[in-house]
Amino acid sequence: MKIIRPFYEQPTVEVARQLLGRYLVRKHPDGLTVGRIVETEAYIGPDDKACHASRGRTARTEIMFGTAGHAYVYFIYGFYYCLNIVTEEKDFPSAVLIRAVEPLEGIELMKSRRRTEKLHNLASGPGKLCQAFAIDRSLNGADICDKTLYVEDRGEPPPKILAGPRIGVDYAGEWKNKPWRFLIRGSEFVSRP
DNA sequence: CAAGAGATCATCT
DNA sequence: GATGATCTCTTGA
Repeated sequence: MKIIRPFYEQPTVEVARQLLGRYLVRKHPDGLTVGRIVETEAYIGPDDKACHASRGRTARTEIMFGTAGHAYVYFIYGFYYCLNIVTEEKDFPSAVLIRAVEPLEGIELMKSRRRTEKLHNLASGPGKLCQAFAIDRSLNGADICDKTLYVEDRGEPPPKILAGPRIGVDYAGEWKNKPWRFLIRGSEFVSRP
């Protein structure tokens, strides 16, 4: 079952936790790719110094101020894209970063896009995931409740969750310590233990 | 295995 | 002009 918009309108931490064990589906002319979400991070509001929107409302962050259930895709370090899903109410800038998935369908396609044969290296990180799923700027602002990129609930029971500080946000002062990174306990497909 | 460098560009100052 | 919600490769133990 495809997840519908009210799910994404919940508090960001709730969305980040509940996305674990759900399935990211990407339809593309080259084929279908599906992965089980095993790692997420929450970026919450104008005060969160790790959140891009804490610098204010700009052309880049505008999407995070919009309606929940849309994709926020940005380009980073000159090489990679990162996929977020906008959460909470309009005008409150917040999103969940999808950090890693366990490859499930379209594995050969992922291998060719990633230029590696190793299952554990296909989507174990936000940049890798976007490469494996062919996610780029053209999907910025896309509706996650539509049909080219969405999340499915396949009836899996809630997984055991670990929480910890977010990755790569050392510049964020006291906000860097917030335990807003979530992963499925014991998963071999996370970006790091 | 850990640590470090380099790659490369959109965005904001 | 600086920097970043990253990744890969190389070096050295």
